[in-house]
Amino acid sequence: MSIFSTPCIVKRMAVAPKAQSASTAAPKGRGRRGARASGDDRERAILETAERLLEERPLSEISVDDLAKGAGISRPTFYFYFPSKDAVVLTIVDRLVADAGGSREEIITALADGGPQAGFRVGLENLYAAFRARPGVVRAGTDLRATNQEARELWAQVMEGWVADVTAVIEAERARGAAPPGLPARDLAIALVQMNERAQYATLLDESPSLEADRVLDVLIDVWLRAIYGTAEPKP
Amino acid sequence: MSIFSTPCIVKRMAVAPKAQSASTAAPKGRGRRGARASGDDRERAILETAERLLEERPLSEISVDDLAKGAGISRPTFYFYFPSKDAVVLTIVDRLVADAGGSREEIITALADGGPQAGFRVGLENLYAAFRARPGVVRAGTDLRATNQEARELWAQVMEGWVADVTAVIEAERARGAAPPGLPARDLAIALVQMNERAQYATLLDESPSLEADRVLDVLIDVWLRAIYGTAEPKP
DNA sequence: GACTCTATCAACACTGTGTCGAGTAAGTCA
DNA sequence: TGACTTACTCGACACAGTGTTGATAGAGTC
Repeated sequence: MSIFSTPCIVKRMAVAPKAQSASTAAPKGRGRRGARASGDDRERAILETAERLLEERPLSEISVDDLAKGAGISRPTFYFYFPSKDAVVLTIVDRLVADAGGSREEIITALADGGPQAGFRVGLENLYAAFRARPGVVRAGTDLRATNQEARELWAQVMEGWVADVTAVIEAERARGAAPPGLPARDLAIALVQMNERAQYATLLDESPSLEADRVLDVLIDVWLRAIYGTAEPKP
Repeated sequence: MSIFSTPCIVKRMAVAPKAQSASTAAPKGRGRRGARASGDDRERAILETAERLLEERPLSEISVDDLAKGAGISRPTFYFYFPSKDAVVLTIVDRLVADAGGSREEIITALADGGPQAGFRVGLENLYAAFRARPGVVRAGTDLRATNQEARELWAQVMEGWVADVTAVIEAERARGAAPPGLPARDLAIALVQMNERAQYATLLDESPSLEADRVLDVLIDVWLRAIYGTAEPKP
């Protein structure tokens, strides 16, 4: 388990198009493929429309009809591909989260080479970069948690993954004597990961108050290092 | 400006019943009062119904009809008292936030007597206690920010108030030599206040991951003290 | 040429919001 | 006392959005 790895996103039933569900699951390699070509296009068109619209306005102002129109189909046809608007957003968020979890070798290298400061910075930078590119999607995912149990579960799973990674790093640093004992490692990890979530979200959406985009990582890392090592300049 | 004071909540137009708006604003002391008695009852009944239902289920599962029925009136009559469901929730959240901001003498006393640890603890305890009593209202207020600009502004104002207070305390502690220099005080305050918001919300709603209710304050205060003073046991 | 499977949509049923206009009841004033 | 005002109430409507049904068309298969 390495730092900031993505906890292997679930293939959720709710987002699978009805077309694929169970029906003759096994055979037909190409015939199916050919028949599905148009269908795959539509599905992609819906997802692309949603991504585009989400950068223009909030999820609550986007209707199923908007998504259908954007994909060049009627509203009932939309329901052939997705069971609901929420399912579209969950699919998109799933992918974003998967993207954000990538590139861990880079982090491991940074941890080994540059010590904890560099390691944490690279980890947080990667995460932040992935989300910063699509603030609309981040916002939609967050908004969705207000009404959608599945969205809450997905995000809880992501958070648990990060917390587990950070807990492991804190324990390792304490074991090798680099960090002093203190709060239970998991408690500290939870508080720090939650701080990051909230602070980065606020910055991403330019809330008030929020940290400036070009300073947010410096501030967060400073708090992390002080909370974990007792100083902002721990030795490698 | 003292720590954790409530930044004087605005009287928002949107929540004022139509009945009061402008129309013959000045005269008639008692006649008006008598005539309004029943109306005040209704208004209170709506607010009480909303508070009750919000502890039972989320805002998205409560309709205007539910509120009207609960208050013993028809749906159109509801609109005589409030312009929308959101306005009801904003009124309730307003009051909760005002409650949470009270009792500052206690905090000032604690800051003076017990030093920063006690001061911060009393401040955070008061806040947390006010919110913990009505998690449904907290959740509704939070959920509302997804769709309602006014809810976002109200919360932004509350956060700004806390950040301003914490910034002032950090600067004071640095000025008297109790805290070392470091990050810009406001940046640090933003990060810490955001951490608290997120962590306390998660604990309140028993999210996963979240800190245990009986440990959340200990954990947060430890991080605060380390981030501000460089140690979890600053001298008074 | 019947059969199947994917894909499509008009029309419908339903839920929830917010408005309109017609009331009633109680108080005010000429 | 009786016309007038004000607070309050709600049936009926218009509208927006969701999700379903059932009929149908085309492409591929046997």
